[in-house]
Amino acid sequence: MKPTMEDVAARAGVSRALVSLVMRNAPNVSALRREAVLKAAEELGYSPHVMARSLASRTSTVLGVMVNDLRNAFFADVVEGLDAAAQAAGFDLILNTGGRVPSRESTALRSLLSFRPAGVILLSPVVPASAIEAAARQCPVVLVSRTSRAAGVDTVNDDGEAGSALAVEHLVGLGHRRIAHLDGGGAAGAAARRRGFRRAMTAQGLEPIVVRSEHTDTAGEKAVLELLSTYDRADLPTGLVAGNDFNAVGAISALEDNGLRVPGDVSVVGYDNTSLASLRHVSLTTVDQPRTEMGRLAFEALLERVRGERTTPARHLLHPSLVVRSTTARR
Amino acid sequence: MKPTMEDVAARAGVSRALVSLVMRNAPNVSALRREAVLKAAEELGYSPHVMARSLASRTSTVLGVMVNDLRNAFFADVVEGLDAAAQAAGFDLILNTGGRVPSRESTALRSLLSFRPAGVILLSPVVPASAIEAAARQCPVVLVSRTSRAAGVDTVNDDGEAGSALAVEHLVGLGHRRIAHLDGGGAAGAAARRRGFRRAMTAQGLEPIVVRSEHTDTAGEKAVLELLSTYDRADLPTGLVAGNDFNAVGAISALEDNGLRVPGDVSVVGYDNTSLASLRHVSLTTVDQPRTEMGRLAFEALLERVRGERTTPARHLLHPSLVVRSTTARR
DNA sequence: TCTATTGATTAGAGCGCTCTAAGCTTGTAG
DNA sequence: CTACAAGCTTAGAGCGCTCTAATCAATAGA
Repeated sequence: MKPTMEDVAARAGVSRALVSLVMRNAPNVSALRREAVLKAAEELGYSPHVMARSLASRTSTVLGVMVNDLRNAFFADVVEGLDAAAQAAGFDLILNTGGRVPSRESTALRSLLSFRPAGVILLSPVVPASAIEAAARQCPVVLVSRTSRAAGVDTVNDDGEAGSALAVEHLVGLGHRRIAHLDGGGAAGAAARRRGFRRAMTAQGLEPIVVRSEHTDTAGEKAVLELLSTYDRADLPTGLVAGNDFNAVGAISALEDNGLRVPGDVSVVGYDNTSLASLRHVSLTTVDQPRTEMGRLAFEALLERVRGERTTPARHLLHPSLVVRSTTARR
Repeated sequence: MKPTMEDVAARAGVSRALVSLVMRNAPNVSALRREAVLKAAEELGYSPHVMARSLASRTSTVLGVMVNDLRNAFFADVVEGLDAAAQAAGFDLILNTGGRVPSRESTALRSLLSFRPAGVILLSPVVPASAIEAAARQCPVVLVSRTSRAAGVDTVNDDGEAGSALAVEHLVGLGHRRIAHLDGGGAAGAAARRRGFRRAMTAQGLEPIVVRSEHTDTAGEKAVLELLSTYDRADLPTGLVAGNDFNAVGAISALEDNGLRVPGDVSVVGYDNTSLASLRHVSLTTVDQPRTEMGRLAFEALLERVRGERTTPARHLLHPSLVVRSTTARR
């Protein structure tokens, strides 16, 4: 059906090996032959068969990517960054999801490995560490938004502690003293954000208030209601550091429902800088993770391993930044 | 490095061919040998090499997917649907983006084709029709959110006309008579939505008002400002059918900034039912496209072609549905 | 003139698998 | 005891490519 290298060779009047050389644009091919081959390939609409190439060369240009949840804008952004970097370097992505179910993720991971990829990148996987280490025995593995102690595994994470600290410092700088954190429970990264909040508050000589919550808008509302029932209006925290943007939006809506103005009475900081936060209607002050950059870094880490430039584990901790919008104000 | 079929065969004391049969779980293999092979494979951690298999069998279990923009939740949802269906049928996705730039999309498409995939699915591609038809000569092609007349190409689209009509009918049913559409300009699907709006209004004996806009929140704000400067307060449309959810949110915030209550004074309907719309803070009445279903259907269409069950083009037009929330009210 | 030397080209084995056709066992019937 | 089918198993070619080693042509040096 599709023309093969042999067809191109026949048409150009050269050997298959020469066509191979031209296709990989190797040196030591005369301009004359090169032109002839290129012309024949063009006329036949030939393009090399990646899989055959991979098999013969015993190398792979395929990168396995397992995504925790594509619907989550965070991962979509990371994949975009990954794709851009991979394409630029001539790699292709094969992509999977495991629906956040360990058993399905294991299957997905196995499926990726059956391509004998150059490497595998896992975005916030929920498979057990042992499965990750097993994968790392087959090819380089990079984890995004998940930590690992394994030597064969690189990691790329956002410094959640620093992010929370950024939020706290911003609020303190605006004169706030009573600040509460609506934490993300067991969600990925929530522990670091909580820890960062506690440390930053203590460092400022303030009492950290932590309300257990989740990374959803309804949980944000509930958390605010809880605060309202716990504190007198006069003692209510004037600053809120939400676990993520969704949580923040829920919190804001509960505050407004209860007659409190944002940022007039209470300032709110989100986390993640999702597209939601930038809507003028919302205009949320939030902590931004360099998501696309995280994807790029994950690819770079893999590439270094593939090229054998590094064998020690890389532990990237990216520094988040604060995006100040309209939900925070001076006390 | 990784064990091959030969290794398994040696360990199980059988031939490579028998291992192959077991791996494809073919019939006519004695239980005795099957067990032995499975045991050996297990012990060695063997799993078949997909690429080698593909090469030898001259069939592919790879599906090429080119995404217009992964950051767009719409496509992310479609990909999720696609992935679920593909995984269930034993196919793998290789995924690409072309950054909405025709030349880069062409490169991306070529890259997908170099895998000799079983088929290719393009999500709202911007490449010229000729490129799509050329691809269709190599393998089945399914287009999502883009139409085509080519016989070798299947399409899966949301019925934008019907969606707009749904919105209009909802508003009319609530007693609205002056209704405006904030259209999406040249965006994918915008033309159908505009057309549907016009037809539905005319069918109701009403005058369609169309304001040129875009699929962003800032454009939604601008469109509302334009309406406000065009009409007296008394004549202002009481119903707005936005081009999409972002546009609707922008419109709402401009309305509120100008002292108009939603839905008290003006009712607003969005389009797409993004995660944004379901936030309690926003709670937008909107038109829902069955996105995951679109992904599944795209896969089904491909599968039918691959299996040779169908050679005529499939033209799926999915019926959207209205999700009524809090931004629309009786007049 | 003959041999090195260099650069361009090609033959051919092999990557890990599938698949066809052939081979080997049995069991049963003639 | 031979014949034959049916059920299992295997040899071996080949998928489209890469890569090493060998070949060949042309030029340079002695």
